[in-house]
Amino acid sequence: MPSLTSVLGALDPTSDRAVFRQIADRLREAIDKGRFKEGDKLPSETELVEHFGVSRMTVRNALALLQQEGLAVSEHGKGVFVRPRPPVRRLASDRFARRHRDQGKSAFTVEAEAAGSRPEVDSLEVKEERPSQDIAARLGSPRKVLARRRRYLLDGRPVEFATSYLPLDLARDTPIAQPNPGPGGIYARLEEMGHRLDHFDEEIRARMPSPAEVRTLHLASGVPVIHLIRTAFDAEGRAVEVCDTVMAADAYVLSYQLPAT
Amino acid sequence: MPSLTSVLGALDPTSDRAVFRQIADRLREAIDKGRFKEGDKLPSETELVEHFGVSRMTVRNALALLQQEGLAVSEHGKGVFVRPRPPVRRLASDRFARRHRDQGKSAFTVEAEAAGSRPEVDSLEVKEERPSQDIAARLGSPRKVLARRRRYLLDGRPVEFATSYLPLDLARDTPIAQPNPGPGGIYARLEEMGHRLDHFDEEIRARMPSPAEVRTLHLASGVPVIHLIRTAFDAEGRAVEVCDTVMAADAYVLSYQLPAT
DNA sequence: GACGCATACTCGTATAGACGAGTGGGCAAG
DNA sequence: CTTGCCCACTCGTCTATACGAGTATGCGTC
Repeated sequence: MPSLTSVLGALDPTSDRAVFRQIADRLREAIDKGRFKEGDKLPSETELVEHFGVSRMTVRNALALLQQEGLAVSEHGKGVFVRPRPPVRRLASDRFARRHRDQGKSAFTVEAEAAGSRPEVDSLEVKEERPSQDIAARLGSPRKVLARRRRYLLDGRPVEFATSYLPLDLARDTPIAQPNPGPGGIYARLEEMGHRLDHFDEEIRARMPSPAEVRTLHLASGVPVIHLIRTAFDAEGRAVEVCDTVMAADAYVLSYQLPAT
Repeated sequence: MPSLTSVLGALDPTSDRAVFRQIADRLREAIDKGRFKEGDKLPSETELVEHFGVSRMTVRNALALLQQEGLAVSEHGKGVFVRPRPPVRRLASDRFARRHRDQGKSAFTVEAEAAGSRPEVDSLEVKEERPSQDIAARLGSPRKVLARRRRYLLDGRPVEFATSYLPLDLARDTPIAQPNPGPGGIYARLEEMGHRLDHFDEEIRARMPSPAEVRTLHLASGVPVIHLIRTAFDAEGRAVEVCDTVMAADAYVLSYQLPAT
């Protein structure tokens, strides 16, 4: 095992860069150069204190920086580790095409199994609710909506939390109000009910998660979320569903194809 | 001015929740309830120390939490402030449609002025380079590429940093290799040169910024970036351009329209 | 009025020490 | 061999203190 000095070097006492930033720089360089690989344990706080000759709080500041950048994660009682890059799920823009809608399983399940992962759906909840102002505006101001909430997991890891909202007059007493709406999901049911889908609008934002989102998605610090709001329109131009999705950003790549016309 | 106690309450000494988390919770609640509005100054560290009866490091831990969540920003010598939500730029999926390409100005400029903002383009750099492995793969493995780098600002604030890569055999000694490629931008020039554009692929990721990105985009802590990689394909199916864009996530909403077919 | 300076306030950085709590290995008792 | 405990090591939380550096304000001088 190479000495810490050869891996991390020493500080520059003449630099006006804060000591904890210099330490973070050294660790970042070492990670970038592959001296520490994904999942590797970084030197313990005590080792770094001794190596750089600084106090523990200074070392902790440096490690906190790396965690904010999403480069490292700490585990109580074990150490600080280079954050592993999880396998990402690619969402293609044709994922809601009609031809994908005839299977018996949900789009998430089919796609995940094809990618060799073990999919799960979790904490399913179907409720009638008063819509928030934003959701109401997107759906044409219905007084009440049907909300379908669920969490998706890949290989046991939660990756996405989604809520679908439908105007209650449209969804009440239909298979859509059942926990399992049947093959092809609610989009297939909507089309059977005469709402031929025309197009989807998707709005994408990225931000840091709220504490609640950190809990439900088990997010490490330094991992943002992608917030996607999809509105489905039928052939008459009516908004028939809004789906509000929060995804762990380190688990997703979104992919869209745009015509150049 | 209401007393701190009425705004923040007190700690629960029986709770096993860490004190600095409780303080962060109180501040977060107060912000959510509108007791502190966007841009408002939070109580100073000293005031919080006195109010909660804890040490300064504990207060700083609490404030650091809020900053990681993107809720607050600190300004040296001034205080800690509720982070203002900047105006966002909406990127529509038809922003590269041919009909938007006949103006004398760039798409960014036209759109920003329409939204009432003052657009700037910055640190323009045009160079011939050896492509990275990823860029090369996307462009069909050219030996060299033309790279066009630039930074975009709105009302003086940097919001986006983009690099376009084109195969050198396609772009050398054309207006595309000029700092200003002319009206309609490089897409108009590509079409004039016989590369009729057919479609674009866009890949979207979100992550925390690297230190370099923090500098060029002047990012506050707790602000992720959206990383967009767009590939332009001509009618023959050849990839003629890859544009790698890093955006301040708090300044953007991406919007796509998908057919339901 | 314009300028410069002192000052008081802000957050930033760093030290030293203490105790708590999760993890894992070794060792002794059964 | 298995069980259970202890211990060493890890990070988490918290206190107390000190000095540095950026900002704003007021005041006195020019």
